[in-house]
Amino acid sequence: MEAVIKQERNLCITHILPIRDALDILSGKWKIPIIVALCVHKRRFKELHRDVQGITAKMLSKELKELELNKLVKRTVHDTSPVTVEYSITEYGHSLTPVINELRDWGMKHRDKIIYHPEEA
Amino acid sequence: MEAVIKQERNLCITHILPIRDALDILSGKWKIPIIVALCVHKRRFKELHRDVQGITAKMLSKELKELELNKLVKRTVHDTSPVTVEYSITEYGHSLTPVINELRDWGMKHRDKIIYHPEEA
DNA sequence: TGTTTTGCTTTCGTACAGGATACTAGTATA
DNA sequence: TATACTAGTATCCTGTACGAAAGCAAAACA
Repeated sequence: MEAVIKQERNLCITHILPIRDALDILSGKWKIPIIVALCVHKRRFKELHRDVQGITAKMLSKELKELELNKLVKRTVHDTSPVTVEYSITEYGHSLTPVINELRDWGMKHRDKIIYHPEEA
Repeated sequence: MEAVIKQERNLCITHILPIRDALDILSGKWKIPIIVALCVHKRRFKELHRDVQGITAKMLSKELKELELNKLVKRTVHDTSPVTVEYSITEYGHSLTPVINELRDWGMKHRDKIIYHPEEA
């Protein structure tokens, strides 16, 4: 095998690895939407449940636990009554802002493309 | 409900919608890795199969079809013998570059963080 | 006393993402 | 004649993501 091709293959693999790491943490239908909601403002469970449209309480609970484990989200319990729990983005969570912004920009452009040029070959 | 809160909720929802659109197209374990591989260089099926490590021929075939439907990837058949098929990124596919770069940057930082501060509270 | 609210958990179920393995057709090469 | 390479398909299977619906404990309100 030629050296150039070998090099290209390695380049390809090293490019993919960190992306896999990121996807492992962010993949699924709900994690990024939850992070976005919390970036706008910290929120309580019920508020999140309302604002992340379509999610069930079970999924919300499960996803929040995983995000907390990965230090992207912080959970704070206030001993009011009934107990209120507040979820907020951590500093580390905020480091995702550029990723999310790019994703949103692309999503908006894509939506425009689909709406205005739906059937182009 | 206060106007400010209502406004925040709308902000939240409009922020999430385009992200959902993007995720619908890019979600799953393989689509982004395939795109990255093709961004490095156009490739034939077997080459992709080798370079996107771990993917099965069935998944590769299926994902390529979906990417082609969304105009992110172009399929070209050369009538050599045996037939060779070449996959390449479209211009539209290249518009994902900023998203992918941010995702990779974050993935690299995350990997560093895990390796060097694995158990920080 | 019963209802509401909060923040979940539990149970049950389905659908699809993804994987393992084998196989195909056409050509070329040994 | 047999084997290998191309680009996939076909079958069968498993795991888990995700969803619907109900329940729960503690306090406050009516």
